[in-house]
Amino acid sequence: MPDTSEVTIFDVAQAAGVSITTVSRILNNKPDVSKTTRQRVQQVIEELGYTPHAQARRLAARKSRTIALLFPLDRAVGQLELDFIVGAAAAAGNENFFFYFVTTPITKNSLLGLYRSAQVDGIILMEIHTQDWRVDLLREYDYPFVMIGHCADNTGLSFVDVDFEANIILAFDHLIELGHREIGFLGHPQAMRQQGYGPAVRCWAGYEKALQKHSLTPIYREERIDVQALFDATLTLLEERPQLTAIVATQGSPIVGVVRALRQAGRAVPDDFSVVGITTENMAELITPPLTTINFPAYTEGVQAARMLISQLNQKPLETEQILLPPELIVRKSTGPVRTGSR
Amino acid sequence: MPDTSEVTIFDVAQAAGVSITTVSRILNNKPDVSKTTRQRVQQVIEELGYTPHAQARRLAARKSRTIALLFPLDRAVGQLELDFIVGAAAAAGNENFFFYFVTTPITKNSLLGLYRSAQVDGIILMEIHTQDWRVDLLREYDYPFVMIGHCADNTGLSFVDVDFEANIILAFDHLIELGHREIGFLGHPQAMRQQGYGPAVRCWAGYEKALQKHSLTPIYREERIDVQALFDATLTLLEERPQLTAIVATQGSPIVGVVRALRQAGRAVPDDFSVVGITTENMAELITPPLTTINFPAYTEGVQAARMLISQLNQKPLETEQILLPPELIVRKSTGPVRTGSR
DNA sequence: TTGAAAGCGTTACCAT
DNA sequence: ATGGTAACGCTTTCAA
Repeated sequence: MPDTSEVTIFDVAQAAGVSITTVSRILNNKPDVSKTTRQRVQQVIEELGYTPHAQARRLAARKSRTIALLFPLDRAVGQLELDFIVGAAAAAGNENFFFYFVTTPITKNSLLGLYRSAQVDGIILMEIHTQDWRVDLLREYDYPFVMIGHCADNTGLSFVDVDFEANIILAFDHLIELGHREIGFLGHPQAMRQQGYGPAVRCWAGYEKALQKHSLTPIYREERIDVQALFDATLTLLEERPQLTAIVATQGSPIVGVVRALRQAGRAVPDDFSVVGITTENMAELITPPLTTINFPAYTEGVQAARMLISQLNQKPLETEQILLPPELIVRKSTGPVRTGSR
Repeated sequence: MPDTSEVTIFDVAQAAGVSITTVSRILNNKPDVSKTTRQRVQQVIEELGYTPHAQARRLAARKSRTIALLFPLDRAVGQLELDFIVGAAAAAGNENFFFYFVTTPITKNSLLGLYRSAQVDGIILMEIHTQDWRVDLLREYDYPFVMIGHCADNTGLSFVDVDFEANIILAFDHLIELGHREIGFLGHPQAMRQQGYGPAVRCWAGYEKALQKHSLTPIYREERIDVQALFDATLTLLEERPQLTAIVATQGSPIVGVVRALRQAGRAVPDDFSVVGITTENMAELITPPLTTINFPAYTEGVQAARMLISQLNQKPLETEQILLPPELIVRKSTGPVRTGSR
């Protein structure tokens, strides 16, 4: 059982016949070290199997080189969330930052504590609300962070977000183009919208604009986000308004409930009925029929968020970056032209 | 902009009129501190908004209180993987451990480096192969780790794993009971099995035992794990052997391809044809029809792995725990009795 | 180009 | 029950 776990910078210095300082310089790729010294030390490092002690380094350098993703566990998590995580983790790894994944519920103190305890240099916040206490708090203390999502007042803040409003409008445009006029809308739960949850608010705003733009009659429901709830809501909608020929839903994978309800009601998708959802690419392909969706590039968002944060951390003059991804509709097999002479 | 980021243990000690040592004792819940002192210091901590410096703590205590999940990004990730992560992260948080999520590809050096650099106290390994160099390496160096999965020789090692072999047998038992005799098997890619990837090896072993147990004729394919590949494989299987009435597939969500192919081939599930897969509960419910599955309790596995690791870290006498979860078949809507007089 | 020494903010050990 | 002080392993500043 080899034992290399105890090798310190001191051992390296001694073995190479140089000072600790010199070794440190080499470790940190600093200039002002002769080529020969550098080589010799590097060889010793190799031979001894030396790895710098991360904690000591961070303590001395006063930088944690760590970012955290605050991940609220209060809702069902799916492909979408996974993609955020993996994207952010991958980007952090690329920049040689550590990625700390936090799922425990946060409070004002635990949030500040992450910075104060020098656990992290910066944070990625998600599930942003129009008014968000976490944002207010971090802004007040001037701690670095970026958001996946955005709030009402974003001055001086960096974020990456999907343009939900434009996306919903795009979805309606698509259906209108296919000849649909009777289009149902399944939004987020009303409570979420009232609490200011970003996607809920902006999807709803998009819906209202689409109604106006195309002079449509409003037909909607705001339901719980799960398969069963959407199944029931769809049947209700069809009952209330049998002439419906299409539905736009803001939920992710639970949209399966909509498809299932339509099948039960004898409406074939996409021949009799069209459906548009919001999901990641992976998920859309798993649904039968493959779903026409507003694309949710969660992986990309995760990557961008991490990159923005790290670049903010690296340079003093904090440039704010605000990325609102352009709407993107991917037409698959769940939408088609309205049936002429349909009921 | 309040500034509390610079408060150290020294400030607390001074403000409370005690020594640093005493404050440290209180911070770490050690005995031998008078009740009054403790209260007073605690109040000062509160007032000053003091949070101990994590890096300094870890350096001095020679413990990182951090575990890492090594997450290979080489394959498509889905609900299954997410559940591992979230489960492990939640469990770590509960035990007040930090959870470090690593997606960068690892090498011998980077793996050892995680320990040497005191970045982590222990590691959770997944995607275990029968012969796994990571396991051999960590065993040789005697570094703490646990596996999600297990290998050929597990003496002295801790793991949690699904009993794939028993599960596959259980799936066949279920179908046999329903009267099926012509059952196709869609296994992992042959290459994976040959490389010793655990689930591939043991699913195959289960298949062979099931064949023998029920004296069945082998009908199988070992395909790439994606929707399209399984779609094609299913059609091929049906062509080769039209009398098939059921399929057992070892893949997760891509099993959607099987269902889709059956629909195209005019075989109604579960009336004409039965399908059993291996997925998490969430995923099974999203498929139409809801899939009868071998349950994959990924969240639980993640939780258990983290708990095992942490308890191993906390107590010196390393007790090994080896958990092979009992097989569990959840019957949903994709299996039914064989049609009498079916082709 | 190199090195000595002073931190970084804790914990642990040994006194008292 | 409390305090002084030496680590912990590194980075940084200043001097040579």
